[in-house]
Amino acid sequence: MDRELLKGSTPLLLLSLLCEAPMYGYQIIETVRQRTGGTYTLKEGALYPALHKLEATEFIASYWETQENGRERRYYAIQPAGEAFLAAKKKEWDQFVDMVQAFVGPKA
Amino acid sequence: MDRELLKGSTPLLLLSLLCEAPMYGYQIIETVRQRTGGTYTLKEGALYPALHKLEATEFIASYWETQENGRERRYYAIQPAGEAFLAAKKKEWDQFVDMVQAFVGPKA
DNA sequence: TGACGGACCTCGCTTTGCGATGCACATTTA
DNA sequence: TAAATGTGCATCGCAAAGCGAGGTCCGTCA
Repeated sequence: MDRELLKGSTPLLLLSLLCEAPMYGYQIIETVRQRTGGTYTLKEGALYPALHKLEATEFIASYWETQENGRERRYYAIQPAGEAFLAAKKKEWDQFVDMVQAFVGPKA
Repeated sequence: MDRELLKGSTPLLLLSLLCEAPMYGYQIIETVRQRTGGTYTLKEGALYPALHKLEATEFIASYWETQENGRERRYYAIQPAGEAFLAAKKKEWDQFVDMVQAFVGPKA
C-alpha cells in the first residue's frame, strides 16, 4: 500500500476505531493489522504522534489502566468534540472519494 | 478539502486525465477546477513537480506545441508504461478506499 | 539466564502539497 | 497608449505526516 495515500486518513481511522470503544496503542495496531488481513500495518512512528496530537486538541482523552499482572496500558477514548470532528472528516472523506472517482472512474 | 488527503492521489489524477487526451499544465488545472465545481484547485506548486517526476520515470512524455498566435504550450501525453502504472495505481486506490471504508463505514 | 513479546515512545529522513514569487507575452480595457 | 488581466511556464522554502530505526521497561517461559 502506497504510504502517500494514507496521509491524512490516519486521524479518520483512529477516531472511527475509538468511536467503537476505548483502545490502547498496541491494540490499535493489532486491530488494524488483523482487520485488513495484514495489508495495512499502522506504524508506531505514525500512530503515537497522531494520537498525541488528537489528545492535544481534545478530540480524544487518555488514561492509564493497570492490568492484573501489574503492567500499565494507556487507553484512548473519544470525546464529544472528537465525535463532531469525526463526522466532519467523514463527510470530507466521502467528498474526496467522489472527487477522485470522477476522474479515475468508479470502482471496477 | 484537507490537503493531506490529496497526497499520493495526484499521480493517479494526472494519469487518469492524460489517459483521455494529451493536455498542457494550465489546461489540467482548469479542467480539474471545472470538473470539481471549484472544490479542488490543483496548485502549480503541486502540479509541475508531479508532472516532471512522471516524465522522469517515463510514464508520460512532453512536447512543445506552438499556437497560432505564436505562443507555446507544453503538452503531456501518457506512455504505455504510464498506462500500466495507472492500472496498478487504480487497483491500489480501490483497495485503499475499501480499507478505509471498512473502518469508517460505507458512504452514508 | 536469556529470548521473546507486550507496551510505550522519540528522532531524523523523505515525500508531497502549498503559498509565494517570478518571468514572458497576448489580449482587453481605461 | 498605458495599465490590468489572463495565459502559461516554472522554482523555492515551508509544513505536515508517514516511515524506519532505535530505545526503554517489564513479564513470561524455556
